[in-house]
Amino acid sequence: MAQKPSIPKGTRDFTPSEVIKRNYIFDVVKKHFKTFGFQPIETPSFENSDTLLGKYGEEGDRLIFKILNSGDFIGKVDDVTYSSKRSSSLAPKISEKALKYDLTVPFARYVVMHQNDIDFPFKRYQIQPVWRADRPQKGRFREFYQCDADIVGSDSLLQEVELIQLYDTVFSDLKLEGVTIKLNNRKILAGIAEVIGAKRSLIDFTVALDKLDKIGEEGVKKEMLEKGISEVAIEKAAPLFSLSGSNASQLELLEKLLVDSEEGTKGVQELRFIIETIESLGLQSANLVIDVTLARGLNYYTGAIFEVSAPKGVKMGSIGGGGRYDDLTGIFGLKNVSGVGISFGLDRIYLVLEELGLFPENIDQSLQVLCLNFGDKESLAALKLVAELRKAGIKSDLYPSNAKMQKQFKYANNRKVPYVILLGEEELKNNSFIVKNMESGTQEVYSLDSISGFIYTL
RNA sequence: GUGGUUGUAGCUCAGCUGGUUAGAGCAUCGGUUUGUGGUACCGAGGGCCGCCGGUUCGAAUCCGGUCUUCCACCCCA
Repeated sequence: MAQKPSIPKGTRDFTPSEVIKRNYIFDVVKKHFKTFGFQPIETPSFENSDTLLGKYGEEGDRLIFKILNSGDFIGKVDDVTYSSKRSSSLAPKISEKALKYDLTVPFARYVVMHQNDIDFPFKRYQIQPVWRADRPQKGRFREFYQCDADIVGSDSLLQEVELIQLYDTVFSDLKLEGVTIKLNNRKILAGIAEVIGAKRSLIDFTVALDKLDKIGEEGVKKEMLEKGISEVAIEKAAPLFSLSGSNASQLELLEKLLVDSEEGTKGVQELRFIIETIESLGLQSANLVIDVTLARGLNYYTGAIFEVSAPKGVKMGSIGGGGRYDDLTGIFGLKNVSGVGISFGLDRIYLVLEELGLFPENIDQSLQVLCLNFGDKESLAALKLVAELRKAGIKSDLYPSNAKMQKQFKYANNRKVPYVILLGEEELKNNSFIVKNMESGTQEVYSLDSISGFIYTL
């Protein structure tokens, strides 16, 4: 017996219906990327390892899929390295390429390499798969698509404002109403760390703070203590744990808390500008809230941080995220180019839309009309009819063989075809055809000379 | 990377403390019905019981390993 086939962990096949639904999301996202003035680019699936390694922290490096060199990759390794059995020193010698881990770092490389051809500010969008050697979970895969929109070469806060509007526009158009766009600012986090005297532990502090809604106040305090943050510092930060109320009152509180930190004050000012501008412009269906515990992607964000969570009641991690990075291209040698961007998590948005039943009705209808096959003479006439329908843009087909009525009807049923055409001996004689509405079961007779009469009813 | 969980027909799952030819529903195919589907009735095909090894007279069932699934952590879309 043949070997049972399988696909790698964390990957998926997509059925016709799934592809159609995914394309629906892609199309909506892309449509608004375009109307907001973004231009598309694409980058290779794999990059030189140097481009990716070291850009996502130790944790990220571990999750990068490495590609084995071609040829006799092991023969070229010196004996010392080979017998050391240390993956960290062996890996760079046998693997020089890696699958891309996100779209942002390759984009930074792109900007640096094409800097002379780009008109700044450059607004680009990119929709491509990325790969992570993560343990799969719900909404977490080893191959998944990212849909990114970034602006480089402008430090205007209006870009942040626009990106929030873009989020709102896309999710509103997808009928996914009530998403929450969480907003924070890296400068505020840095300011807080500074004010409470934990500047050195900024990352540990924010990582712990990020878990507030998950492990609670006590859990956060415990983790901070474990990371060597003093009790005094934690007590000073305590007001953050219960920060609530309107955006305006939170801003006020943060302002007071950070009055002694230049950086923190700047962060609050930025946050205030974004919030107030959005409030005066209004959003269609999303909620914009301040969340000082938000600390994602800390590796390169320097200003605003965004994260989008699904409407209440849907159990799903974030469905989008982004932020401002003042010096992303710096790692590739191009200084002083500020970037800000957002990302849509397609696979998770799909799961949320599916769970809430928000895909348009009949989205996966792949055939509108099926002509039944009654034999050679009849199918010739039917093919002419089908050709006319196709010319009119109607998804139509002729059943390929003169199978039993029952079988042909069953096929139409399974394909969810709304109209079936019967063009048999009888009809051919009368120069007519019968249209059966598969939902109601009713039938109507049309003349082959005026097919448009039928097309008009579709 | 750590801890747990899952795997039986194409799909969803039964299979009691190890004991004959491993079952059901749905799906598929054929028939009742050679010009009428989605509802009915009859019948058929389809299983290395995830994989490898061990215990036993005997393993889908117990043990070990491995892969896979899902979950929590880490991290993250």
